[in-house]
Amino acid sequence: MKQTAPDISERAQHMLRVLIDRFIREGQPVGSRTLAREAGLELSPATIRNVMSDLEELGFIRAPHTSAGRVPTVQGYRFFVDTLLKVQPLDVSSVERMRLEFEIERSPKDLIESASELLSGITHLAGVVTLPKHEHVLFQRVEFLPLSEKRVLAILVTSEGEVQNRMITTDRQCSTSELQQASNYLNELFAGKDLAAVRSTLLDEMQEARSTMNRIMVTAIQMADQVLEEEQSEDYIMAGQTNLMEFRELCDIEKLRNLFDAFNQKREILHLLDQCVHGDGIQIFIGDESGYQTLDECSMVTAPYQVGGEVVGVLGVIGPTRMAYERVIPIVDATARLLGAALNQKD
Amino acid sequence: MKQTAPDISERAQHMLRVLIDRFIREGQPVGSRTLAREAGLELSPATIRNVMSDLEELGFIRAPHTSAGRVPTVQGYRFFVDTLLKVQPLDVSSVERMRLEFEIERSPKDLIESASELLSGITHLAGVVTLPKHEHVLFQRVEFLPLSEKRVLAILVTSEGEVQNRMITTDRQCSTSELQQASNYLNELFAGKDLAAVRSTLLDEMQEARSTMNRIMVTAIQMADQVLEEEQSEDYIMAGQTNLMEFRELCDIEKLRNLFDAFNQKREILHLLDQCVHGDGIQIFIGDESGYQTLDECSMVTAPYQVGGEVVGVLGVIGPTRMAYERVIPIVDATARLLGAALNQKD
DNA sequence: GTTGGCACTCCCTGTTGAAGAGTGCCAATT
DNA sequence: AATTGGCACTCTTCAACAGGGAGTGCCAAC
Repeated sequence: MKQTAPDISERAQHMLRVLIDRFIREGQPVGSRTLAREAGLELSPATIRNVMSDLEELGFIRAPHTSAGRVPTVQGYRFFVDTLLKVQPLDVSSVERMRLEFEIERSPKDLIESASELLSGITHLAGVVTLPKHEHVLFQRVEFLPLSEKRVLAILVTSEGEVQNRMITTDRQCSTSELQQASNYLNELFAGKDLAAVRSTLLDEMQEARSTMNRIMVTAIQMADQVLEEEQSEDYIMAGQTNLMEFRELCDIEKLRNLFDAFNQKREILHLLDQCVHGDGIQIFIGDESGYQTLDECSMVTAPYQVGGEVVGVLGVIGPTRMAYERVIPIVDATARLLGAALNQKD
Repeated sequence: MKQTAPDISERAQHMLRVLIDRFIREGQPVGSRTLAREAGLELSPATIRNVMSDLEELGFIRAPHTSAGRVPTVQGYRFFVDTLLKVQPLDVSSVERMRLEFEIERSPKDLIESASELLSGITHLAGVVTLPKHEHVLFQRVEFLPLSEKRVLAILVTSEGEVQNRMITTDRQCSTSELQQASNYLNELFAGKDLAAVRSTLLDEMQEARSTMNRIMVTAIQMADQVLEEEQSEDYIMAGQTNLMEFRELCDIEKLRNLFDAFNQKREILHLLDQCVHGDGIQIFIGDESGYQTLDECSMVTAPYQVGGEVVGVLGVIGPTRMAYERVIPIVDATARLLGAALNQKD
């Protein structure tokens, strides 16, 4: 990921840094005059212009039109975050303030919502947190309740203290005691295993069951299979989408609508977040790096969060490419840790 | 609601009707010339102008500026929907198409989401559906699972086959069998009652319990109380918010943001929807009639929906005041019926 | 009561012109 | 060889302005 740049002088790097800093703050193209003042070096605008010309040649900045200043390109931002950026850790008091948010005893889902709101609140961007992956969620208990003829309500309790429920249909009417037996059977068999394992075991069990087991067990397995079937689908919680309306570069109704639609659709975003689970640590997509057109003018900063030493989800923020990476990155990082810690306590 | 208007001629009413129709379709102020053509009557623009002048005096229309056409005022719309509008029932094929959406066997929550999406999809506005009120939800069963020391997961199953869960804390550690006893006790006591009744009984029970009952029962009641405590809060499901971006009159980023924030906050909207439960049948708020500034340029068309003969919730659409009431009203009405019917089957 | 005519108002659009910001290049300077 | 000042040039932005268009209100005539 790190890219070496033998052909870019120390000075040019510094200028790029200052330019991007300034652009992130002001949102306006920055010209040679401004940069001369801002850079701290004792150089005339003319000199700066030469350097800027070089940076443009390298593809790090570009001019929106002949007589505007320069703005960073995607590659410019990329170089900036990869090699120019020094992320200073968050000051302790901020972290402490954030930790308090998570201190309150709440269900995992609430915690995840808080994390999302926290992210959007502090960064003034949109916050996003994926729900924990099911492979890492442990089966704790299942319960079947008869609703009506042939319809049963299945309640699945997982290690996170999270409850999922689904209505399932059986091919025949089941009595309460039958259901009781079924759930006992499953609870004994699977307690403490993770859902992925449960599901694969279930398939084997199903073969065997037909020949050697009684009707109840077959039913139980069928039901459990139905419950787990849809559990594969992932999801995320988003907060502060409206923050994005504040940015000039996204103020175009057309773009905004596409963006919001993408948020609701969830598919693309989910796919992107998925990629972030595999990479370790902070992951950043800038502009069109995401590959999705709707996110062309957005960046995404993510960090995976862990429970029990394993990565179970991702969280981060989405905002305009012109976002304060330096400030955002440590916040995302810290939030991931705090959320992980908070979730850990629940087990 | 119906307001008599002895001082407004048949002809003027017809013109108002045509004007509003046209404005709803085109979104542009309509002038005397256009109206003369559109109205079907053989009248010159000058005559029309006189009539329009009268309508303006009555407060039904107004001119954005001297030389624009006229646009309807809130009162204009109000008169329009109250007395001018003839809602023709939806054609059978549309209703049939909608009914199919609800045919699929699903959980109540899914049905409600579908209803919301259906509303927004067909009307191209934002759809909203409140979750069923708890007073009308029957207690079916409660289950307590130990999570860790002093922390218990309570699972509440209601008549709708809906499951709610909450983490609660106890003042001492409870054993599994104690929890079992507690839930048995509550299940026996409350099965089939509605949540409101359960809650009020609970308070009485609590008094008595302290003196005559054992620790387990006290704990059970305390826990049940905690479960029900937050259950009062209402909620709604919204869909198609982004549809609202299409309307010129809402295209202002500032307004849009306020609107979307209000949707997320939910409080104001919820309060408004609440008012619609009490009124019977279709309820319409136009512009500032809602009393909330963020909705000043919006209208809301709602209908209550029933389960088991009782109103349990409200659904409807939110859009600009310039919405196609004539088309929207029957859609909202039909959706309410269909959702009610679909939910009824689940009991 | 209805109509045509007419003056008037206001928005919208396109033009123009000047100011401002910034560039690129070149020749002079260090 | 790097740096600088100077200068011509480009492009945006803003305000002022003018003309066309749409629509009104009023009045006098039908």
